[in-house]
Amino acid sequence: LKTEQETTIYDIARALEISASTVSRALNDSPSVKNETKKKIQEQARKMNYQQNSFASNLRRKTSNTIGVIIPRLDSYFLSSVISGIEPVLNKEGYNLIISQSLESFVKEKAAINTMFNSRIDGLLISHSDETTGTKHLNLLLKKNIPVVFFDRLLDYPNSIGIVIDNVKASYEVTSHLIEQGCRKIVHFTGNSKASVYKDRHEGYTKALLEHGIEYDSKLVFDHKLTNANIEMVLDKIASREIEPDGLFTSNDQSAVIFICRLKELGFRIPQDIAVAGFNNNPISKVVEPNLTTVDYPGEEIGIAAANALISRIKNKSYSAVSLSVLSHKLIVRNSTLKRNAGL
Amino acid sequence: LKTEQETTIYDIARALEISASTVSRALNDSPSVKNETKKKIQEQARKMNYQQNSFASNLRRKTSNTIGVIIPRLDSYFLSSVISGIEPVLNKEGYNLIISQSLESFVKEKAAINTMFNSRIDGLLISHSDETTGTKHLNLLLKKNIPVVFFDRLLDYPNSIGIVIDNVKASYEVTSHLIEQGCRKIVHFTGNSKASVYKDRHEGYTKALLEHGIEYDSKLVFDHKLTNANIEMVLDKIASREIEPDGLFTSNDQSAVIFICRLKELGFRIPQDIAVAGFNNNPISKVVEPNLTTVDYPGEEIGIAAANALISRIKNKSYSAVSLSVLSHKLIVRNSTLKRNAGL
DNA sequence: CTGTTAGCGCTTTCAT
DNA sequence: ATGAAAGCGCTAACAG
Repeated sequence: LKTEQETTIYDIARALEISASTVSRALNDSPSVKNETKKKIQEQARKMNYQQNSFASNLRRKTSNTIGVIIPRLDSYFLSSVISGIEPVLNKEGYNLIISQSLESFVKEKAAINTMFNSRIDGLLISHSDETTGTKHLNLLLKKNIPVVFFDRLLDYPNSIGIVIDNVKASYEVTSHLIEQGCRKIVHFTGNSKASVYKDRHEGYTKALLEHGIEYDSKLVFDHKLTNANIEMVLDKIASREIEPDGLFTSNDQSAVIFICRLKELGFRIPQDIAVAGFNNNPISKVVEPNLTTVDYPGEEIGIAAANALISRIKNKSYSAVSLSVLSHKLIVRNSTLKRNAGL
Repeated sequence: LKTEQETTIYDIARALEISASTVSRALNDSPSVKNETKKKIQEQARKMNYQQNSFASNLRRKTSNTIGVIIPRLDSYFLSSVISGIEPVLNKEGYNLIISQSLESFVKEKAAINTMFNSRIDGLLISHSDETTGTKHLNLLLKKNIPVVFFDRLLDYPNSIGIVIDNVKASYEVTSHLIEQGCRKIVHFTGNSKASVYKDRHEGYTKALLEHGIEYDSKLVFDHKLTNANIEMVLDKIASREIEPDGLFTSNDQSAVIFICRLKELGFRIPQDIAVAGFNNNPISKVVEPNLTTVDYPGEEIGIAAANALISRIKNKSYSAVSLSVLSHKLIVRNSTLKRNAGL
């Protein structure tokens, strides 16, 4: 593949009749090199098109300057916003990013972690797969003190940092809002309750019902996966009157939009018959009719915070306490839940 | 950072009282090692928690097993679909991905290329920034024969591979469809015509007008950037009757959706007063009302094709001819353009 | 089929 | 402020 010879620091040293060590120092801007020679060396390097070989450097230094990122999927608005936030922060600090998607599979996630471990990542940013419940597959990182930052979905892991929003509160707010709009039978459509995000949202939902004196009905709670198949399953129950909800709170906007479209097809009026609220503030929520009430989950900020947290942990080597960063969310009320304005 | 000593092939060799070369060969599954010893070595490696040091390996092999990907932005449905297609293909072949976004800035793109060059990428997949016009910033890759695959946006580069759809044809089809629906004054809202994609779409638009005997009106063509500011600029001209289009063809669905929402606010009926067509088949197109006519641009397939093309170029080292892969698109007609069904 | 040896390009003591 | 020398962990001739 490589045709012409690469320029090495030895080539530069030879050309300038100095030692390679000095060249190395100069190129790393070491203070122990005379400014004059430093200039000369840097110029010569440019002249000879020198490019440092980071493998040699990393091998010697035992560090990679690389950060791994593992997410369930890339083609999601929320997650690509997060990456979009992570990338410039890490880049500015001189880190490379390697990204893998688990596609919600534990096996793929584990494989990605192994690969990244082999590439000697300096840190890991992860939102784990739906199937992941423990942290055994992260042990190899733990043993080598490679810092891990979790975002969106948290795991119980020693010295980890987590970047999230207050899902209990957000969910409580959405549910309360639905109740205030007159809803009494609210479907909660969400992901696996074993995962922190969904457990928290379930808790917020339950708490809101309780505080408003509404009985919890397990028939209205669907906490498996946010798949199309499950959406249809719920729609079937609604169509057959097995359940007769007047509100629906789902854990992402994509499913909310599908619910709205399908419910309209089934002859339900939104929000008059069934009010629908989502989560994430995906741009799609401003487009569906009626516009979707949702929670603004600031993906880019989550990414920025996660990247900064990781960097500071790498640099400070501070492994003090388990820490959690809670960014602020915002309930965004739109027409899909405003029963009172809709005229019944 | 690293606390305990890493296990090296020498440790394994010592434990088994054999040579390091044999260990290396066994771990790389070389055929020239007896199966029996191979088994023994692999087991010992597992027992000792051996993890290969890819820096040493890469340094020696003079290859990185890393592919660079540069895209304008990550938080775009189309581009994250592309990445989503690229990632598993490359991963399966044992490559790592490093991803950077240019955010449509030439300077950022150039910096990313330099960084990637320093990390000795084996190949580059790129959809260049809006500001990029030439390929001078790719010369360092060219000199080292590092293969480059372009997708979506192409540049004139020696021995490059390009993965695209037939934008001329797609645009021709959309425009023809609008004309067949009765449109005579069709706004073409698109990106910088210097870029291949947009040049081609402009060509298809022009061709369709010509073939249907409609005069080209430069007042209806906006070929700068697909920004919100430019959308508003066009809307102002429509609102003030400076232009009075009966159709609008824009180069992405996001802008189409904004156009639809804003035009409805201004009192225009879609499609009766103004038919609107977009591009990309973003899921949002099925949600906006009326549903958006668009072109299915298969992001994931583009990604898969690009990754495969790059791999084969890396492996075959075939630098024969400039090659272009044209994937098939599909015009998707929905209500936003069906004037005839809408009843005028 | 296995071992010996050299060296990839860089950084880093230790001298001077 | 600079140089000499060693070595990071691995692979690839080469020899046997």
